[in-house]
Amino acid sequence: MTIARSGNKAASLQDVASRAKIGLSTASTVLNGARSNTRVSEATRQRIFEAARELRYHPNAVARALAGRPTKTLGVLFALRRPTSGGRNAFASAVIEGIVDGAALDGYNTTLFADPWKDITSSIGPLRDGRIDGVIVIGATEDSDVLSTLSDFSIPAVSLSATIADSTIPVVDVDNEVGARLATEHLINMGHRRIAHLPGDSRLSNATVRRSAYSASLENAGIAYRPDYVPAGTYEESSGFTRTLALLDLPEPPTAIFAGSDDLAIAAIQAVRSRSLRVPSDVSIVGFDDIPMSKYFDPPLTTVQQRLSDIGIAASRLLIRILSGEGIPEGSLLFEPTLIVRNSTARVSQG
Amino acid sequence: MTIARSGNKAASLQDVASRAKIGLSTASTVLNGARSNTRVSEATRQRIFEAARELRYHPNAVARALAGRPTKTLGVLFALRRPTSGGRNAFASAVIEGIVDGAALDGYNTTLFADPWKDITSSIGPLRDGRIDGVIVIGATEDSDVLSTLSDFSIPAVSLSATIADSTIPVVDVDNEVGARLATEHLINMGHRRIAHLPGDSRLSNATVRRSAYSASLENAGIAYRPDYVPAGTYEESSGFTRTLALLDLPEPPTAIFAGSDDLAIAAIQAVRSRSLRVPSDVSIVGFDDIPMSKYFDPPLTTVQQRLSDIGIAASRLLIRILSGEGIPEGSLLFEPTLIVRNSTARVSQG
DNA sequence: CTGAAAGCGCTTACAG
DNA sequence: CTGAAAGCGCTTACAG
Repeated sequence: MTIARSGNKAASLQDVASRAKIGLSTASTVLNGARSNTRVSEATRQRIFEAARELRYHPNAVARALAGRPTKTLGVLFALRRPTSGGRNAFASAVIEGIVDGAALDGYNTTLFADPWKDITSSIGPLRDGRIDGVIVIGATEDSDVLSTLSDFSIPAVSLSATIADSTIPVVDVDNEVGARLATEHLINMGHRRIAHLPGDSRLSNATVRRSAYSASLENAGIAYRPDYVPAGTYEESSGFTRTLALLDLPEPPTAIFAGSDDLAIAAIQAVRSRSLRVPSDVSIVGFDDIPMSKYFDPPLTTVQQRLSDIGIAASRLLIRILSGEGIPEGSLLFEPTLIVRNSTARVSQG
Repeated sequence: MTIARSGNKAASLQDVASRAKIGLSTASTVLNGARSNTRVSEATRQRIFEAARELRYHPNAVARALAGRPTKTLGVLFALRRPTSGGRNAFASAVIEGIVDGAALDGYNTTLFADPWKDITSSIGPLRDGRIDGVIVIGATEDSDVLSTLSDFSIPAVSLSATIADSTIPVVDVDNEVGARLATEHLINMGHRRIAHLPGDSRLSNATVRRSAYSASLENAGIAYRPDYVPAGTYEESSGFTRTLALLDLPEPPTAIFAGSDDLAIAAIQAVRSRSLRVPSDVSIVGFDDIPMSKYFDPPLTTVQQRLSDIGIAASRLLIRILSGEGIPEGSLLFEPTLIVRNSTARVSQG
């Protein structure tokens, strides 16, 4: 098999046209044509196909994009900061994996923007300089102008894991309310009454929704809401660790903790152990996410599972549907979470 | 702050030039100039900068690329298949995270190619259609033409975690030989003599190098190499599980296993337990990688740590260095691994 | 059924 | 010190 190429430049449409002794636009019509190519004679088409094959012709994506066609690449933008975790950020990994898979189904590639959203002046440029057809924003916060700016500039977008008031950008997320209720009710059903909650960053809708559902569940069960059982913090492990310590230092410490994420749950377990207490006998802990290691953790984590890669897939498929002009769907696409009961929770101990 | 824009199209250089009442090329020189812009009068430059600011000018990356400038985006290509694991593939996640971080240091974005390399005909196109400046190939196999094709077409590339004979493409990897020796010698030092090895896919240099280092270490210690202790397989978990079962069924089963990866080690532990045997008392197991969950696994895994995100960072930095014309370095960039002793290994039991 | 021409938004000789 | 022009490789009216 000989390698057909002249120098190291890829063959252009013009090269193909010349070789096929045909005009440029006809070659374009046949090879890359949006225009129906039925009105080109069969003989001509064959000549063109053959020339293209011989020259290993592949359309130049950049030229095509400049001429107004889609690039078939999706952007992924982190709203807050790109999680750099030494590998621990299973959330982002799973979601991105799903996004890439979903994009792949339609032949789209995915570009990861290195810089998180900052503000319109410094961040909008790369989103509209022709490289991407649309963008998936991960973790937009209520106080960020990222989604509104995207709307202002009519950049096709999908919000992943974040619902922003007044935004018309479609959302793909787990049903946080159901998930948090599942977690809290599980604890209640195990006989717990002193149930604390470790919420994530309050700028994130997933954190505030989980927090509200937690208190609603408590209320439903006739358990009084105690502000000291809901210390504010972030999704950072260190925040989970510190807050758990503080909870344990309370005059009346909780017997159970609903952690806003598995990372927080793991941090909480470590904090509990650092006080020579045990999980679940002294304190029960539920997480949220069901990251891969939850199952292998010691003890295996009881947690609310969200199918992160499916959410990622759904996000890119939705974005692609929008790009193909099928209109922007109303509302949110919420995935049902499942409670996975493992060994980090137990019935409240008597006494 | 009013949003300066007309319609929804980004301002072009021409728009800026008109507004600044200046020629297009002068605006280009000042704003995006490769040409020294010192020969433009200060007054003119200020006018141009101001117009650009007012119009929120951001150069169109696609046009720029078509005109021959770099796109400042790096491609990531999987040689074999893109790992889709439901989140378990900590290897790829960590490496990609590093690549993105390394790229970010110089303002490069990263595009993940959805399709793994197949063959020259179907895979070369997207790599030379103008979207990327260079590519990082993950896990090239000896029998693949991916690296040689990249060389043939002069596409700047770096091979991550794979050394291919006769390839001139620079390699970034952990020192697999040192790592495997560390693992094997650790087992030998614990008194084990019946030491098995679960190699990964033999088309991958990291698997074959680890395997050779394992047997070299055995030989060094005067332990005879037993082919039945080195069952061929892949890096898939299922392969680790099955092979471990077979190992345990041997008339003289091993007392220790050096698994070619942490995933394989985890599978091996599960296989051992499925036989009602215990780790490490009945059989000791060492992994390779030190993925995040290794530390939390029960028992915490003894393993060879490779700093995957550092390797990813190094790969993108090396590629960027090549792109900036600093020449292609000779040989490989090998990172020193570290043995992390945790609780999945123990001294061989008497008897 | 087929092709010449303009245009996408830049960069880069080249000419004043 | 500054600008007109050509060219990167496509697509898309438009004209034959």
